[in-house]
Amino acid sequence: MLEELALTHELPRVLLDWRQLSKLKGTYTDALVEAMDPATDRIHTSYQLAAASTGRLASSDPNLQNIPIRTETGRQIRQAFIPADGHVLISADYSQIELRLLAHIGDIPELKRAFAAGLDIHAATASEMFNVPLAEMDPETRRRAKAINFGIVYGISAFGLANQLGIDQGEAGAYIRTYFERFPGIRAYMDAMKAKVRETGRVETLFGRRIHIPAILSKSAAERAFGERAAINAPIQGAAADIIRRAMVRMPGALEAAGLSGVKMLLQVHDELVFEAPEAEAGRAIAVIRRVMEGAAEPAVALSVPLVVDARAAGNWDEAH
DNA sequence: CGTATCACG
DNA sequence: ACGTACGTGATACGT
Repeated sequence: MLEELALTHELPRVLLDWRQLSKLKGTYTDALVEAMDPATDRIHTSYQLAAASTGRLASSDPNLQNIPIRTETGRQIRQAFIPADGHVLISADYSQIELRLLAHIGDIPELKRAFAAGLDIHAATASEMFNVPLAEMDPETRRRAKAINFGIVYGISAFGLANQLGIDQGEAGAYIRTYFERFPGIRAYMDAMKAKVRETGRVETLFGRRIHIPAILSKSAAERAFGERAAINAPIQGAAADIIRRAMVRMPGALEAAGLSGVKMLLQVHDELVFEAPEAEAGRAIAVIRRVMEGAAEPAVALSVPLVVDARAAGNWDEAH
């Protein structure tokens, strides 16, 4: 609402800017300084291993899984996360892990081919949907495809997509129909998860971990629809959570075996691991980290798409990420 | 204590 | 007909 008014009046923008700064100061700048442990001069979070229904970790007191990154002002807070003297921070994150898992789980040939070829997945989706050659892809068309890809993973609705893209529900519905025409396997996957959750009250990940969805039993149609969308999302989000957990379990041993005893695993942010390493060990650490993360599904599951990890070392978290 | 808002993946 | 994008946690504020 204020965003809309800000286009034509001065005051709403001032208020929105104030809100953003006030939020960042209260939630991060002030609170994180308070959270510093005087004994270690560091901030120590708590991870809940069984809090999120999908199998993700949750971080609290303080939450270090929602440190700002999307705005320049916010990134200044991330820049304050620095390593010890003589060390670097290494951030290693899975590239598009949820869409890769969707391609595998749903057995979607078009998506699997795109990942095998190392394509920009949102551009490839846009090309397939809107009949635009990859070489001529424009940012706006790619942006729409990206929103659709997110929507698919969330258990898409015309309302949600319309809201996200600022278009009307009719147009959003047309996008969704086109998407299902081009990627028929996705609809089959969604229908299968809906049937599974209706019959059993739960779905499961590739690794066999179960996700119970009691909302599917509600007498409210809206709540049941909510349960269906959760059932579509949970095997994807949950498999990604399983994979990074497997990587984390193996990581200390792998680092030790490589003679990298000075490297510490510090944080997990859903598809990212953050490490602190002696400067001289950073290169070798990145190689080990990438190998463990990219191979973390094995041997339990042989994925039909490659997992790709981007990793970088730097003097603060913002530059490493 | 619940709600609105907003930070992240 | 319904009312919604999936998963979290922290803060401000009203009760």
